[in-house]
Amino acid sequence: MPELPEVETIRQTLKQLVIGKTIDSVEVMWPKIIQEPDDSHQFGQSIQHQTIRDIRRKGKFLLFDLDQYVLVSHLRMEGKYGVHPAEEAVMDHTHVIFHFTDSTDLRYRDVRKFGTMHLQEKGTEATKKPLLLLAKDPLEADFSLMKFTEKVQKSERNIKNILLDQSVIAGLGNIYVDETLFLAGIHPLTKGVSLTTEQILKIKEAAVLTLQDAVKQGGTTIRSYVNSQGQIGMFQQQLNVYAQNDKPCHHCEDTITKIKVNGRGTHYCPSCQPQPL
DNA sequence: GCGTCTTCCTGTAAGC
DNA sequence: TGCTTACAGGAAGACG
Repeated sequence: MPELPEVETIRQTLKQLVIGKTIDSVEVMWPKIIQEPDDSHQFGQSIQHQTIRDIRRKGKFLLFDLDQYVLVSHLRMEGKYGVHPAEEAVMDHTHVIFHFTDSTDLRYRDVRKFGTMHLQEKGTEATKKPLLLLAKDPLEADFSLMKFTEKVQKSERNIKNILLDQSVIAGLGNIYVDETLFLAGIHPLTKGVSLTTEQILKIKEAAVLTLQDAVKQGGTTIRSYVNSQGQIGMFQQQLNVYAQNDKPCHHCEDTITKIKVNGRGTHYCPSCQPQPL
């Protein structure tokens, strides 16, 4: 599932393929993907004749900078973009097709139909949902450790849940939260309020290391993630705990354990990440 | 205000 | 073999 490193990989590869291309028309096969404007017909009309100037990333969101608009796209679990010749057969689960004036298409596929798109006027995107409450991601230069520490320490929630909250820290999903907590040596059920400033610094540093490494490897491939050129990510070969349940820990040989935390599969090493008191 | 639960979806794997 | 069921999960909205 695309988290920050996967979205960043997609951004980099997609940029080479679509910058400077002008949208001739749009086909929306599953209107629920389009969250804004309400009417997908209006979405198509607004985006027509717009040229893609840049592609940015905020947390796990892809931002397509157009002339007058910004297309804010979230891939959720299985969303993917691909660039294809217009005459090529359309694959199953393709829900939105952007037809370019040069007879190529940008196609959005999403088996589970969880992905979202918001088309917003340029310059307003940071003041509206879904980006409004989004925190900085730990790779951003202006990520504030102080703000992050404050939010964690005032929360009664467990740290697994807190790190999945995009208004506290952006970019982490289920895979990288488990990996981050392993590196930091923190049990996923530890309450935010009980963590020391030093432990929170450790978590932030572990998140940076995990994410940087995963970006270098082109992301993690669990089941279905491929970047926009169809290559698979390599980071899954370096996973310490995620999907490693019942295997020995690389560090101590203890058995990686899987539990459910707030409905999410959660993996940890009982020795490296001791249970909170 | 805060925390938890439910909902949206469908392919895959397990169980019978 | 074929059917049913559980499971995977990001984020918004409902609810206590």
